Amino acid sequence: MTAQSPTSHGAHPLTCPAGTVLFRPDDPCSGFVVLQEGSIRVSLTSASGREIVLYRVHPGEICLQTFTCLAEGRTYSAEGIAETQLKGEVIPPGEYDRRMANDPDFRRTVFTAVAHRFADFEHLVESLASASIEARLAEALLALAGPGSEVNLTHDALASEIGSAREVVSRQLSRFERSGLVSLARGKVTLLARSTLERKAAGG
Amino acid sequence: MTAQSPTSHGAHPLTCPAGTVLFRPDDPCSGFVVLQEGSIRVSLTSASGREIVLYRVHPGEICLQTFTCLAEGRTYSAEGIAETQLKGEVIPPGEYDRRMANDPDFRRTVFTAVAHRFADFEHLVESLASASIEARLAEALLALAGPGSEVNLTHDALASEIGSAREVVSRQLSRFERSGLVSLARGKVTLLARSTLERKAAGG
DNA sequence: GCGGCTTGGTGACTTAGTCACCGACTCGAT
DNA sequence: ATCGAGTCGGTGACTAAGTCACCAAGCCGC
Repeated sequence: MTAQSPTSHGAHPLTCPAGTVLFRPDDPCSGFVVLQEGSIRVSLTSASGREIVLYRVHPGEICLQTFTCLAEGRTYSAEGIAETQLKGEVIPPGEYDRRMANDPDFRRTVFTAVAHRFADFEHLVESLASASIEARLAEALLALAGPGSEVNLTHDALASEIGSAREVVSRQLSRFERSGLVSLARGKVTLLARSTLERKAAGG
Repeated sequence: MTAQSPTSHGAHPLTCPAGTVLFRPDDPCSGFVVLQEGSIRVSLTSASGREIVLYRVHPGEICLQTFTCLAEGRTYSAEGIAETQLKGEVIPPGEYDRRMANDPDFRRTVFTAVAHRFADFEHLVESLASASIEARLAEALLALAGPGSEVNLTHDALASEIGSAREVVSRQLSRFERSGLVSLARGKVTLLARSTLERKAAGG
């Protein structure tokens, strides 16, 4: 959080507003991002134009894309967008290597984050391969609402969250609304019956 | 490959026959597996009974499950089965930590392997979210045949490879056969037109 | 060569995804 | 205020994929 001079041995400070595109497929990787405030949405868009959100990066976590790029010297394969205003720092490749070698805490932090991401991916694959739209949408709504009860996303954005299509999400939301589980407004879903949604998210 | 005494500071040798279950969900992790010969199939089975193959571990690669377990001190979440006879060694957690700290080559090898796995996962998610069954099956057949032209798996096993159902695979294989792309026999698929399959795998 | 198991085929149905189109809301420019 | 462009959501009709139930053919041990 302290300002540092951007030498080849120190970390650059990073701040940017919501909506900033941090990286796109095939961008080179400028360094390892340590996030202190905000969240980054990492998503893939296939040739057919379908977008799917892979994961979000929160403070204390790492951007696995960054890790992958640095480990293999490759370019990004997904897109990263700032969902909120961001504060953090960028550790350049040389400094990153040095810390991985010499700083056990840093190393442990990175490994734990990688392991977490990996678990997220397994969950995503399992959902895509075998969960119903009803279950996936219920789960996404609960996750996106957090402790509150509102999700301020369009049906299109919700479709990206679960890797489906807008029409499919619209129809499922209508069913949820008819069952009294949510109420709908333009660009907003309000959760009315969390426990039932939780049951549906679990495949009940 | 040399025999070593299984002390807390050395690597245990590991050999086992094809079909051995190396780990199941919720097993604790006994150490980091370095594979020298053979291949390990890592798969997930959802509550509904659907199985999906996440990836295979070949010599020189690592088992990401193992990495995750060691990094977080957690248990396995997927299943690992020896597809062939295996030869390798198991590096116990303490030795693993020591090498990660002190051996830059070892560290680099592990990171590269993790990065590769991560790329595989991205590909898998993208396929599941947006590729047709025709494309996924064509791709799987080409990958499983390797340089040869035979895939010795049942339709059920092929369904696990692409995270679909046996009937769906049977019907798609019939279509491929009618188009002259493969020939079918019990437990075996023979590829007849690789280039057309490659086109279909790419979504053409 | 009988009986049980595995593998694969098929029809009928449900769920999900796609395509095309339209109407409703939003917001800035005039 | 109202016009118009852009965004957002709803819907019917169709195709693709997944599920369910059942049967037939191959395989193997006795």
